[in-house]
Amino acid sequence: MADVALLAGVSTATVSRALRRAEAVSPQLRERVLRAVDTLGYVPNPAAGGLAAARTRTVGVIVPSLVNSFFAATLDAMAERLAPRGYQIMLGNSAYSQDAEDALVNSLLSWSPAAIVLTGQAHSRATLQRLLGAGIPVVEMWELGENPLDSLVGFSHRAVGRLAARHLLDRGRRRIAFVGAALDEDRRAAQRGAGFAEVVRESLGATPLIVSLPQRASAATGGRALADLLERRPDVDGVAFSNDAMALGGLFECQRRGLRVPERLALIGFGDLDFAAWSAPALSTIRPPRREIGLAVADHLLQRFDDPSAGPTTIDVGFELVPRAST
Amino acid sequence: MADVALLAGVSTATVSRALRRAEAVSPQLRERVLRAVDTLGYVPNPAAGGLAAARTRTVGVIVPSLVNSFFAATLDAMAERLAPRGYQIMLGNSAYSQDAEDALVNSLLSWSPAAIVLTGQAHSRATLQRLLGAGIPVVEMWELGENPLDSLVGFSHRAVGRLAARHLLDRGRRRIAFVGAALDEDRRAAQRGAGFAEVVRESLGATPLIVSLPQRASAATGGRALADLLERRPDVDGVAFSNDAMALGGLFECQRRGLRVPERLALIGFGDLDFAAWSAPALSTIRPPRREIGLAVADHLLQRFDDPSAGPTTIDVGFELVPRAST
DNA sequence: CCATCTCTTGAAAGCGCTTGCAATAGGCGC
DNA sequence: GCGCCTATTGCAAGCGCTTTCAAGAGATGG
Repeated sequence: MADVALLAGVSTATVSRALRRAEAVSPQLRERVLRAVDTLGYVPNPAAGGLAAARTRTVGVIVPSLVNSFFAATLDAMAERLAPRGYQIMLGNSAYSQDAEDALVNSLLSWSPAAIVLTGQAHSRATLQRLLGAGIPVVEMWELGENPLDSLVGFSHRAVGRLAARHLLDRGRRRIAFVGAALDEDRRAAQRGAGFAEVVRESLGATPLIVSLPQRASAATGGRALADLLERRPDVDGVAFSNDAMALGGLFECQRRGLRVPERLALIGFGDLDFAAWSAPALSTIRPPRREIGLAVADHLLQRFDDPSAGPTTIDVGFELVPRAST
Repeated sequence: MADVALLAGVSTATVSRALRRAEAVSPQLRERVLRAVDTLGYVPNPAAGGLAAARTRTVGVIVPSLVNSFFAATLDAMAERLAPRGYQIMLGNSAYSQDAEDALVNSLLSWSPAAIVLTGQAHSRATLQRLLGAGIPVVEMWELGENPLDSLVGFSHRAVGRLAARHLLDRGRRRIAFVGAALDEDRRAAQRGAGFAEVVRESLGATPLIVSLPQRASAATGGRALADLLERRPDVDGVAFSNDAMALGGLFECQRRGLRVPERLALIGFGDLDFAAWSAPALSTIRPPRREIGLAVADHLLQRFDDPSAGPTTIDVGFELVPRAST
């Protein structure tokens, strides 16, 4: 930076200002500084900047899983938006564990990030306290409940569950069930199940049928859970799966048993994963805006970085029913 | 840190040493320091440490895609191993673009990372130079070619392609083809195709049949490419797909056309994704050790961090044929 | 034309650690 | 018991930036 300052004939203070807060420097000087930066190929040292400013251009993001392509897509989109503005994502994988999340929040905060992004709204007291104390924007994403910690970007999983149930009812199904996996761990899946149950109670006055295996969601889990279900309630005629991977497993299980979809059994998933539009029959599903969540989070953060007086917001990104041949 | 030093009755230098290089401090003092750290809840400021040491406890990782669950699993495993040792992953998504990779390497290096991990072995001159100049461990993963830049952890995609072809031959198929997607972008998929072609030439003396659509790999792409193929060569009796997602699309396409798998057409994929074991029929595939790559990379790096005299290595993590009902 | 204000800029003081170097304290051989 | 060596420890100088504060330069108004 000293070299740049020398070449541009200014002080390092001016170089710093020209790079960080362009409006604080006269246009011609800024131009000179930028040229010098360019010819010297100067790249600022973020550790030094972070130390001096007590704030780094990083955003800490904690997701419960990467292999789950929901969050991968969100992360992709977020990085895409943040990178050009010089923000680096620091990734934490909580593996659906609150203890792990606590530790991650701690270590991410030690970097003095510009913001923290968490998945969901269930956090430990200690984490809440630390986050509040950090005085930086905090975004909870992929949920849309009450009392956000700060900002919130997501949609209602209860509403997703309700929509799935209503869709099956619309298709004339009356003996319907919800199939999930690890519902004790995956709060959002559980919320979808709860929404589904509500509609069953309200519209059919029946006791909702919810099946959940302890294993993580996967095609195999979906297939096995459906097999269980058919054992217990052979007359079921519509099933909502907690996600498309499980629905795919269910579809294969139907093929194996010779159950026609949707004639004998209507199937709906959640996620609109890659294969859903192409399966035979094509899978009805509910599409969450995976990338849009990332974009919305990033845009909101950039706005708050630019204008520190801007406060938190709650953004409902919604979701979409994608009816296809399987229902 | 000054507080910790005060409480432990030592200098900050000793605290730093006790925390960083335990063996450089007498056991009883280290014990005292650790206790003080604990009671005060002290968390070191990595930006300050990075500035002073010209090295941060971060590992820069560049992957071409996150939505692709191959790299997600590798990343997961790597983080799992690195996090307990206090190393933070800084993620870069190159989106299969070399220019993007260049920019990412630049910005990751500005953090003075402890190491850089890249996907594949194709990098620009500038990146190579910068990486070499950084004087830190560099790992290329997911390939296993000649002339590694430094360390290399992967397997031979050519060998995967050869194995797929041989497996189809073993199953008595003679009119076989390889179906890929965006082979110009995805070097590793192209290598698998090349390996497949070699075997076709060697064993059948025939001109290899390789189909590739310009779109990214997906179930839809796989299905469409298979449709194309069947149009051009209706008598094809065995197909290797460049990955399981495409193979799944191919499987559905077969169901749609009423082609029996494997009797009429044998299908083999690559990846052993979640659904492969559960599809109907279950999908034969070749399993790359997705998580093992991440673990091997992390373990290798930790070893080199501990013992700076340790040099680069090349690790062949291999792969495995998983024959199932689809062939 | 002078006093007052506003806008730019530079000087310099750190930000919180790490580490080279010097000092001190034991340990050991003779 | 003395001198030398090694193992520990502290001192203090930065690491490369950001930002506060003060000063200088124009702009503005009476």
